[in-house]
Amino acid sequence: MNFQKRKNIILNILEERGEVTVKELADELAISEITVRRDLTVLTADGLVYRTHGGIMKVELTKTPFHFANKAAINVEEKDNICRLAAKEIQEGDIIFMDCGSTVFRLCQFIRNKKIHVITNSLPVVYELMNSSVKINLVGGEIDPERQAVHGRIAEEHIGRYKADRAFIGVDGISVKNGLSAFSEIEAGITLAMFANSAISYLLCDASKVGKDKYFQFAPLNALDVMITNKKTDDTEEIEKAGIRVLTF
Amino acid sequence: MNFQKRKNIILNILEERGEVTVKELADELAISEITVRRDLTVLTADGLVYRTHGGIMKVELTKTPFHFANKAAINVEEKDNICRLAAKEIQEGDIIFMDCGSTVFRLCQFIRNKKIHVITNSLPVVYELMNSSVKINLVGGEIDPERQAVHGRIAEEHIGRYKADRAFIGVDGISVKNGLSAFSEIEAGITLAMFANSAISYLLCDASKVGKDKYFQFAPLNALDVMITNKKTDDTEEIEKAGIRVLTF
DNA sequence: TTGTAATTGATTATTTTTGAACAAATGTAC
DNA sequence: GTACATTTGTTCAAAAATAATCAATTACAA
Repeated sequence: MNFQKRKNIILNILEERGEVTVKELADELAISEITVRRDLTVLTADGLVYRTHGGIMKVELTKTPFHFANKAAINVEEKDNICRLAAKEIQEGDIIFMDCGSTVFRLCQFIRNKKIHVITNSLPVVYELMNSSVKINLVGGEIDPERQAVHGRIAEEHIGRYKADRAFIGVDGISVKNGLSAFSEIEAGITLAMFANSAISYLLCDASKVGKDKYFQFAPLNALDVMITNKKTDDTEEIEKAGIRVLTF
Repeated sequence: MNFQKRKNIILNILEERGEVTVKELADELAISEITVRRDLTVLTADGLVYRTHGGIMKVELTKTPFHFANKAAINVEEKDNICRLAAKEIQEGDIIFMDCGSTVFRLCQFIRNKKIHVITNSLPVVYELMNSSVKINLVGGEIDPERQAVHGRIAEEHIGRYKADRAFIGVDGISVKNGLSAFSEIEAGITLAMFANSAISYLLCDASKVGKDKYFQFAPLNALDVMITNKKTDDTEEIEKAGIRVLTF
């Protein structure tokens, strides 16, 4: 019984039951638990299963339905501090891109009274800036109800028609080695389009995301000009050394 | 029972009841309260639940920020009747344009459960249909805060990229002699673009606007295919004689 | 055969998870 | 406001799962 064969069996069992323990697999495959664990390490690295303590689950079962996610509510203070710094970078008359991240959203309150143009794919941003001195350009295309934002090819083309002074975006992970990464590739296209069409690219992210890599890596580190984060760490210093301007408070 | 599985169960229970106490969860999951609290700490940090003293609540996220303060409230019943008729015209699978008029807005409630595509420049329409079975395509461009809608050349170009089965629009005046008219020319471009790119053009308007001409005349009567209105008058009959299909109730 | 590398299993730390006990903080009733 | 009950955070210990190390087995090629 080689690894390939075990892999098939494990995946079949998982497909059937949704979740299995290491012990069960060891029994059914008549191999030791340590071998099962080694197999599961590989399968997890390949993204085929979700590893839990004591076993595995189907990846679908671990996805949280989106109506629960309300990231805007967490770490509000840190996010606000990051955005205060970001707002200082903005000049009167600027044209800026804002993406649909929860951190970027909190930038709204600090730019309400500026005479600038905001181009965004985020509906909450639109609503927040609606009755302010900011002129809003909304990116058109398919609505993603989960993210309350516009995504897709048409949206990216729309962005491509404008040249902005600054782009403010968020990511799920950033590292010197693998650059920018996200949980999903849906947002990556928007981010890339905004970066490509702005003079200066800003990343707004809290320190917990620095040095981390997530599922989908979509841009090298040097796509970025400035990173604004909440505190200096070894990881942020590394990024600074790589030539990115890093702002903290 | 691992954390991942508990998380799913907790979220499901919360979804069902809106709020749950720590004790209830401990009982139902057959684990200690301290473990429940630890789980809730994680879920709260992820923004998935709202932590209260003694339990959790659902995070409220889709409050409708857009609404028609003035116009939508008047003649609600008449408008609803017009829209009920309009909704009957729509087939499953249709692609339809909806403009930013207050009458057209009330069509939303009658199409929530249809499997159709809606292309619109109206933000209230977007929010109204956000969590429904309707797929939404939002027209991109400059936001007009007064109308809570997107207008301008870019918006018209966006509309031009799609071909729809039906277009539902409103006007401020319609007459056989001068065709369609509006108080302002801003909306006229959108209307014309939607008409040009749909197989059948519907006008939703109450009888008070029929036979009237307003400031800006932007299209001949024959740009229209169907007019849906609340009652037959001499003016509506005239329009019917001019070759427009007129629906009333 | 024989040597080498890869795989597997056993033993042993190490980490993670869980629950209990107790102190601190919070909410409620009066 | 105070007193009381409840909830929460903290610390510690036990149990389970995992990682690390090393030995045994197997596969394979010269």
